[in-house]
Amino acid sequence: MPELPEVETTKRGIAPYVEGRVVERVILRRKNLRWPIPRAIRTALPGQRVETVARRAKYLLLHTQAGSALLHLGMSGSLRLLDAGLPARAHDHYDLVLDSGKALRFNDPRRFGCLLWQKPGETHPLLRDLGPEPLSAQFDGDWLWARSRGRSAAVKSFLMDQGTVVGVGNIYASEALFAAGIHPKRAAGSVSRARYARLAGEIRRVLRYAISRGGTTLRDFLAPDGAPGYFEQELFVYGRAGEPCKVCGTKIRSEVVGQRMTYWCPGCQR
DNA sequence: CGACACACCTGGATGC
DNA sequence: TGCATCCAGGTGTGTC
Repeated sequence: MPELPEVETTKRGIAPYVEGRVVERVILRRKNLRWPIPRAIRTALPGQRVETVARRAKYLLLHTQAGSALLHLGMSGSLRLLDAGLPARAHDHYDLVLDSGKALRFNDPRRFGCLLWQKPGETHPLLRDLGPEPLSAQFDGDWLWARSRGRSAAVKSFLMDQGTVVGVGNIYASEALFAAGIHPKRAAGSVSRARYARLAGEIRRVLRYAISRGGTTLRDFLAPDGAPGYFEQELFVYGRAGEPCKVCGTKIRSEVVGQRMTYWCPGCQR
C-alpha cells in the first residue's frame, strides 16, 4: 500500500496527536510483525514523551529521549488514532496508548510492516543505505543520471530502488515515468541527463500533488482519521491497462517488469 | 557491485 | 455456493 505520499499523510495525521504526548502503555497483540518486536518497545518506550514525529523514506520515527520507535506500514499497514480501550479488530497488532486518552493503533493484514527501536544517536541498519529524499535539495536529475551510468536494469526498477531515491513505489514510479515521457522498460543507463532532469522534476511534482490529495487509496489505505486518499482519481496509467490514455488516447499497456506490474502509454512514453 | 528470483502473509477479485 | 487461482501499494535475502 503505502508509498511516500501515504506515509507522509499518515505522519501529518498523527503528529498533532502524538507530539508532546507520553506513551503510557504499549499493547502488543503479537510478538512479531515482519521481524520480532524488540524488547525496548516494551521496556524503554512506555513513560517516554514523543518529542517529534518524523518520516525517513517510508519509515515513521517517533523520537523520544530514550530512543526512537521505527514504524513501517509494509504493503497493507495503516495507523489510526482512536480512543484508548476500544476493542481490537482482526489484524490490530499493537496500540501505543497516549496520556491524552487516545491510542495509536496499527492494523496490517499481511504483516509486512514492522515496529523496531533505534537507540539515541544511532542509525538503524535499515535506514543506513537509503538514497536522498525526493523532496529534498539533495535529489535532482544529475544524481539520477550519475547513479544510473552503466546500469542495464529497467529505469522503473532503478527508481524503485530505495538507494536511488526513497519513497517511490510501484504506483508513483509508473506515474512519474508517464509524466516524464520515459518508457519504464528502458535501461536506466540509456536515459539522458536532460531526461533525468525532467524525471526528477516530475517525481517531485507527482509526490507533492499526491500528498495534497491525501495519498492514493486503492483498496484499504486510510489516513489516521479514517479518510481515504483521493489521488486514485488522478492516476494516468497505474491500474488502467486497456483503457485509453488520458492524453493521447492510446491504450495503456501493462507488463511485469522486475516482478512488479508496470503500466505505460506506448504513445506518450519512449 | 549489479541483476534477478524468491520469500514473507492475508484477503479480495476472478473464473470455473 | 464452493473452491482454486491469481493478484496486491514493500523490501530483505540469497544466488549468480
